[in-house]
Amino acid sequence: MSEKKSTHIRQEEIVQAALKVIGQKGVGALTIATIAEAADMTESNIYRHFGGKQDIYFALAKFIGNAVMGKAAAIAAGSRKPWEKLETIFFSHITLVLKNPGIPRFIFSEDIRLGNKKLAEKISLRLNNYIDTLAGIIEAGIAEGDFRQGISPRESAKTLLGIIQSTSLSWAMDGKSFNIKTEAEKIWRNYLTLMR
Amino acid sequence: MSEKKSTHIRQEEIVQAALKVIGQKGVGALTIATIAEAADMTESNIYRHFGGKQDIYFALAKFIGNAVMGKAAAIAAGSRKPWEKLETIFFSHITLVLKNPGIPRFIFSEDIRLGNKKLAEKISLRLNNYIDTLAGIIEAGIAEGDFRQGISPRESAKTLLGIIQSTSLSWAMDGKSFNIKTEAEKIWRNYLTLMR
DNA sequence: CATTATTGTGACCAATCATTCACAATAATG
DNA sequence: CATTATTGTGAATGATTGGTCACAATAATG
Repeated sequence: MSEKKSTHIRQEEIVQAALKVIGQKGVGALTIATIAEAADMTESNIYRHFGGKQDIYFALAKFIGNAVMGKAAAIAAGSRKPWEKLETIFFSHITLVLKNPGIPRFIFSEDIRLGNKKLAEKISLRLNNYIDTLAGIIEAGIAEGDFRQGISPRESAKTLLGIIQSTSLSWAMDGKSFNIKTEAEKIWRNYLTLMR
Repeated sequence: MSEKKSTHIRQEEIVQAALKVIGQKGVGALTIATIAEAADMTESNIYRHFGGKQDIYFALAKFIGNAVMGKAAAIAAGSRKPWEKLETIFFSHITLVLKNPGIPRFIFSEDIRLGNKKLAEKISLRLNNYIDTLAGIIEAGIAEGDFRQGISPRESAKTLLGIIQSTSLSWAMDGKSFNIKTEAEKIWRNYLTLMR
């Protein structure tokens, strides 16, 4: 029998194991069995710490949301120039995805987005938060002269998020075949050119 | 017993039924049973016309690829101004997605992209084709003065594709809750502003 | 019109999945 | 140390899924 740990600990382990499974084999491979294997525990023990698969989804969404938004909000609250903030957020997001390929896969997974309305709403809300944050920075950037006049902060923010998402998702879906960092650098440089 | 039709016809019906199922309930709901129901035939009859589910995936990819790329290539070959070509491609893509919400869901589905290497490569190739086409138009646009100097055609094309993809995918994943056309118009206008 | 090829169908099967449960081991409590 | 609460586990279960098969109905062919 395995060591006994508190549910608190076990829940974290399970969430991390789940994210690992998604990163390695995709959401489609996220079964109780594969999670159990990755977390080195029995399937039935997972039910000791989570009500069911849906609860694990919620915990995953919470973890990812905190990881992504927490960082972005911290950078946004800093005192650097707007364009530097944007750049830092951009690359920290890419780095996070690089370390956790499961993130984009999870966020854009149908199982999650279409299978559970409450969860879909939560993710949707988080994404809007993210856009708001980016738009705020861009607005400040226009005022300070980092970016040019006449552009829409909100649409420019959506464009940036679109770049981040399509880059991460393509990378995660293509089996991580290309170097996401170099790819990100090229597209960021061009975005910055477009913006000013 | 149902009317007898040639496999040729049946295959088309099955592909359309499958795309319909995905548009209504997602790739996760794409089972032989739901396809059979949507196509109004028995499950076993589907195996009469397709070797298996994977073959249906391939047929779907072919159909979608033709629908998306065919239109884009035709527009690109036309004689309008580059920025008009880009705009027409953009909105025709959005319109296509509006009519077939299954398209973005299918393209970014894990079941497809991670479950079948050959299929993933085919889709990847198509997407690169699409980027090439857009990049070609943008390059011409820079030469003709539609767009400004100093921007990268390829990265700008990726940015546009990113916009298209994230808009369509968000819309399809959010249960089609917002008006994709108005959303697309706003973001297109801003993209054009950024580009010139 | 008789024969053959093609298409349609219900019954069936093995695999996979999420979940439950009775029971065992360990930790916490008084 | 005795009792109780918590955590771990193997076996079992019902539902769903992709796929097969023998057989039936229809169309094509000579």
